[in-house]
Amino acid sequence: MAAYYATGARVQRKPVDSCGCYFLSPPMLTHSRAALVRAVAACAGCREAQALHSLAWKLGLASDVVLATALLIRYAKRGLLATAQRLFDEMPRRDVVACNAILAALGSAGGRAAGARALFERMADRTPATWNAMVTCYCRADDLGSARLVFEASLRAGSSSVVSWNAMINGYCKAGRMDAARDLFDLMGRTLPDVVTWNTIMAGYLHRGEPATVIAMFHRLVHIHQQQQQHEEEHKLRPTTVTMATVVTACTQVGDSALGRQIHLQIRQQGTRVDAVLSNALMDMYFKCGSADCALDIFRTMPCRPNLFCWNTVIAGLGMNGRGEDAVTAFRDMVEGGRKHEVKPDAVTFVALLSACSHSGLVAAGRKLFADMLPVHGVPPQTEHYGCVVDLLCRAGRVDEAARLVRAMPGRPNAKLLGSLLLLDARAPERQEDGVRLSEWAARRISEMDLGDGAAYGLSNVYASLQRWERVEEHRKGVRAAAGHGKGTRRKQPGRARYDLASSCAN
DNA sequence: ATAGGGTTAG
Repeated sequence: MAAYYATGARVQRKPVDSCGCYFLSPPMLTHSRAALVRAVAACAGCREAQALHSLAWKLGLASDVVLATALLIRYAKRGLLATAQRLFDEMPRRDVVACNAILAALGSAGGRAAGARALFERMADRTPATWNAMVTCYCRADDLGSARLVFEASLRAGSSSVVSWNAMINGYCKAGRMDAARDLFDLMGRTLPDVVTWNTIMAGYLHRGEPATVIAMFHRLVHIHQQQQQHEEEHKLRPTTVTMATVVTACTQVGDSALGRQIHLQIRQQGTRVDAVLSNALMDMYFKCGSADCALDIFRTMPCRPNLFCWNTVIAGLGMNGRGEDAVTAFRDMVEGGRKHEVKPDAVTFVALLSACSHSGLVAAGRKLFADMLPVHGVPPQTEHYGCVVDLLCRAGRVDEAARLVRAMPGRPNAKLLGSLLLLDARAPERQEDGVRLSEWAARRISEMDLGDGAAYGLSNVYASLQRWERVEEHRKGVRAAAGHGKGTRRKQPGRARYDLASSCAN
């Protein structure tokens, strides 16, 4: 295990007592402790952390606060909150940093706010990190009222920093309360916000579906930074990798590929560090504006190894550019990937891959990949995967096979899947006999469903295409009823069905 | 050794 070698401790020497503990001279022990802390902070998986943990025991360093805190953070980051908590409970003495670390762990575990608050109250000396961890804890627990109270108390206690403001603003952004986030941002004035504040609020607008606001703020940020350079002030508003990833994504969403390319140029000119996330945002931008080769250039010259997101973007991007064979090849590269470099696919990978097969008519390949999902790749097929395969089979005219698949699938097919089955089936004129029967079957399943969501709009269009007017009326009534009881959240607008049967059957 | 920001499908 590589992490062992990183410690520099010669632990291969003979154990000196019956417990299997090793004896090291004091200078050697100091050296080993520092090396262990570094190794723990750098290690990737929890297997490594466990190995280093037992090594710490054997070296008699188990009660070392700094080492235990480093391990606690590793476990928490791997989602092993119980292990982290046990480590904390078993510490012979705890300092502020250890307490702050467990507070942060409780927060990232999804708002264990009550436990965090109890510890927070018991803490005699609190640092800004203590207050901020508590604010974040409440934000993650969706208790913004309590978060705000703690935030304001930290201001009064004189134990706040720009990080406190950023944590609170981020809480509002994640809750979609951009008005409250913007109020706080404006309260900060001209000098307090740093680049993270800007990144946070820009990401908030992006998340709320306001990419144009993100782009406007980016221009303002660049302008302020240029002014700072002219006046030789401190450059704390220099756009970062994160800024660039956010604004590139905004360009993709508004479809402004000219600005996207210009920002790509700025990134290269200014020497912005390019990591996996920024590469991914750029690739996605190029794929979506039809420049698949530019996207692949970025992929090939990435300064780091592609992660799951990057592979998914490449597979989806090749698919949407009509390059299904290349998408399948990319998938092979992903899962084979050379020793230790493979990336495990997830559910998103297979939606991208199967739709790529569907768009390029790769029936045999798609069917095989679908069949391999669980047994070979360990990804259980979900309704959307069945939808992709139904699409694939229907387009290739294999309607019977599609019908068998839907009938055999676990769980209930959703309206979207049934709709595409119904539509694509009825579309194949040479299969009129089977087609009518299958359409009837799908229509019956649909009529049994609760159509309280946007699916009803699409389906009423499908029915209209099929000229089954009585069913159109039935479903439009259903849509009106659903609209009346809606909670006023995002609702899909009625639009055209994806496949217009009426026009394709006109002659 | 601790607190704040970014990416993928349909």
